[in-house]
Amino acid sequence: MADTKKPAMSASKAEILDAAAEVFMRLGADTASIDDVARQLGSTKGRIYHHFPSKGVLLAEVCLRAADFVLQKVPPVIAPDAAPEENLRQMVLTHIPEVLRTLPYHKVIIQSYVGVQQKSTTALERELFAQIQQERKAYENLFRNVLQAGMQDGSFRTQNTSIAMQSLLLLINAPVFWYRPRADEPETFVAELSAQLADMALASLR
Amino acid sequence: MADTKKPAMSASKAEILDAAAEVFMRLGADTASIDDVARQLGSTKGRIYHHFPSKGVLLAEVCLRAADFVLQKVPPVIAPDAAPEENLRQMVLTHIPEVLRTLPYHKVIIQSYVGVQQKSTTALERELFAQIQQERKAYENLFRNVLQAGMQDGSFRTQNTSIAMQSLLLLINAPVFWYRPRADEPETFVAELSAQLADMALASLR
DNA sequence: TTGACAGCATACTCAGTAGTATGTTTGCCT
DNA sequence: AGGCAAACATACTACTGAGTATGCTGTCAA
Repeated sequence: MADTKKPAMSASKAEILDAAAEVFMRLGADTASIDDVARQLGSTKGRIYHHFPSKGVLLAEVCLRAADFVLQKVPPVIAPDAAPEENLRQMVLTHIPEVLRTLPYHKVIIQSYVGVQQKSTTALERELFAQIQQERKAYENLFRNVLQAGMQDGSFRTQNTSIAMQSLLLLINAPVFWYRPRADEPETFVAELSAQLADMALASLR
Repeated sequence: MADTKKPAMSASKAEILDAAAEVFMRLGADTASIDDVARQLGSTKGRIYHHFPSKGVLLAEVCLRAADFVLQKVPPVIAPDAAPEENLRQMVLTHIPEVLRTLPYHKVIIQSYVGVQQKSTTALERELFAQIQQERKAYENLFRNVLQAGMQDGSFRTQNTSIAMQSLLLLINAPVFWYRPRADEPETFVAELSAQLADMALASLR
């Protein structure tokens, strides 16, 4: 495996990624123009093209950051000695709030999950999208492993693992499709939502 | 409620919709051009613009057809006197094969579920997208009703109905994201897949 | 037979957009 | 002080792609 360093992103670059995620979410990554992102920043194209060589790379880095968010939060809550059910519950309870905290990023990466093949003309873009796919598979395997462990020790019923994993992942990402933060929303809403989805997820496997 | 007639589409128009669904699925509705759709048909733009006033209307009619597919198959299997659990099972077992049979259409309509606001400049486009949203809500209500019935008679656990319904709908649409028909796939695969997802869906609610 | 219309193809226009080339400013190091 | 590079802004180019205007061909009714 190659180096898995974090290049320590500059503040300006992070600000651009935030704006891009916001705009790509609202207009769609294809429809939105670089000028749209610049307008969201209150600046011009020059700033963006100074930090990113192309629109495709900008999009790829938004998606990559989306994957990184959950990959930094979820693995630490997995306890090797804990029961699969408890592990899965903690994973879901960690995943959902983190996803909703960084919602625009995940709304963007989900656009690519629909199966639209990236055009990816340049080599750098292809490399980045390959890296995204790799991180996605790594994240999937976290869930696949806990699923298999649960089926082995009898806490989960035996069924096709791939189908169960895909369904589970989509279930815990469901709020990305419909959730919209509201001002009058109770402080505890996200936690309660996560708990309900964790219950549903676990129940669906028993 | 307005008239719910079926305008009896011409064969050529249906062929264009099939091609558009296929191309929009592959390239994304935004990225794909009208010329791409024409090339898929082995013809030129002229044919498409003879039947559809704009790209937006073409996209809307693809989405509308996607909604119609399931709306024609699922409601008939709902038996007013049957138990909610049995009704829901039949709905899922009908929904999934129909969706996979008309997969390109549903891959296109899912692109719009991500929340990308349509530009919809013309009045006709706005009307069509309003109609799509209306049919979507009608379809959601089929599931909302059976959920509430099940919670009332105790076959389903009591929980937030909207969250449960959204999660359920996404769960049964999960195969749209990952399923790809394969030549070496067993004849019974779709049926088995549907059965597994129906089990998961029902279990998640108990 | 003819005209009139449906059903396309061909050949354009024109607006928007990715990308580039070239200024301009602002720290920062020596 | 002064120079130098990072971090932008400005002003272009070239091209793609939606939409249009118009031409062509078969079919069918009167």
